[in-house]
Amino acid sequence: MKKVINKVETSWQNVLSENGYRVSGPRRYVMQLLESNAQPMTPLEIYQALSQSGRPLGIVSVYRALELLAELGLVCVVYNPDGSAGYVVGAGGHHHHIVCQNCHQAIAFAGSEDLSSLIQRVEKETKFHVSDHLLQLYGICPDCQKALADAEEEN
Amino acid sequence: MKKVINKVETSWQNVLSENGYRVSGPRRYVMQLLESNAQPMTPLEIYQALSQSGRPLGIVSVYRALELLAELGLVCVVYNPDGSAGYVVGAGGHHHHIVCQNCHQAIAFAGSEDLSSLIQRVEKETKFHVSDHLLQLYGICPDCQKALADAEEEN
DNA sequence: AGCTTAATGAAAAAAGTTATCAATAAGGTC
DNA sequence: GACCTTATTGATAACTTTTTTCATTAAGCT
Ligand SMILES: [Zn+2]
Ligand SMILES: [Zn+2]
Ligand SMILES: [Zn+2]
Ligand SMILES: [Zn+2]
Repeated sequence: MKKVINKVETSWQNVLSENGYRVSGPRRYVMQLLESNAQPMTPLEIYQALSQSGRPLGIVSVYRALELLAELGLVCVVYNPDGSAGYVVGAGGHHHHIVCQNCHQAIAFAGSEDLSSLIQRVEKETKFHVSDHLLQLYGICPDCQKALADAEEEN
Repeated sequence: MKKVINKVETSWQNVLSENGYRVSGPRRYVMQLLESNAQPMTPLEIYQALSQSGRPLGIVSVYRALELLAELGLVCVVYNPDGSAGYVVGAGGHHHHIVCQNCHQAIAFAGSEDLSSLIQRVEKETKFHVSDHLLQLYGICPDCQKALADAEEEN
């Protein structure tokens, strides 16, 4: 477990340098793309999007950039409702994501104290010591709620 | 979305037949193996374990069996702490899994009402309509707690 | 500008998953 | 129990995704 420097105020460029990594082209492309996209993207999707927008980089670099950025907490893995996984930019601190089942838009919500009573219950029931958790919510985003309601009206 | 017959009292064999599927060798092997294993297993691990214990079956059948069994709710996908995923037998009804970070043993806990207040908060914050969730807890199981404590003593 | 070395890209290898189709066997009928 | 129908299987191949290798490139420092 490597200690990661990642203060809330610092930019992702600083997080990279302060941890001894270079701010290279591929890392910049990937971060900028994810920052501009609310949908979780797979390595292949990222590679294709960047290639099309004139960023010449190998897909291997996408994998490597994502691995590092994830280790530094700059990007997060999000599981789509269908079980496939993608990457989004990571909010700082303890948080989770809510994903739209319709358009796959994912946004973060703060997670402080979110599960303390549940965890207490489960620890008592199972005798496990709980130290971490994976949580995601699935639903319909405001935009899709509107779009779906409009579509309904037309029938 | 196909309607699945899966009453709590009925055995997995009945779930298969009542939904029009046959109780075939591979499906039996996979279910029996997962029932005897608390650790989530990948398709490859399942294939290797069954082959070694003298069950001649193709890995393709493992994939197909898992796909069907998951659709019927007889097995569940569990994400290991390292992000890899495996299958375990599925408990009935609304539940989640807690996974040991040391031995990967996974056991289910009931999930009724587990997140209602959190979900209310997030719906208000994000304006999403929440309809589903993914939740897993990570920790140390009773066995590993004991083993780790014993190892500690020896120092 | 020049140096050092982390980081990249291309290609190949490895790993994981899906599609195809003839052969097999599960479950029902007589 | 033998027979029939057809869902299911296994072997192969195709395909997709991820990792490894290593010579080349470029980020950051002096
Ligand atoms: Zn949406
Ligand atoms: Zn949380
Ligand atoms: Zn354990
Ligand atoms: Zn739940």
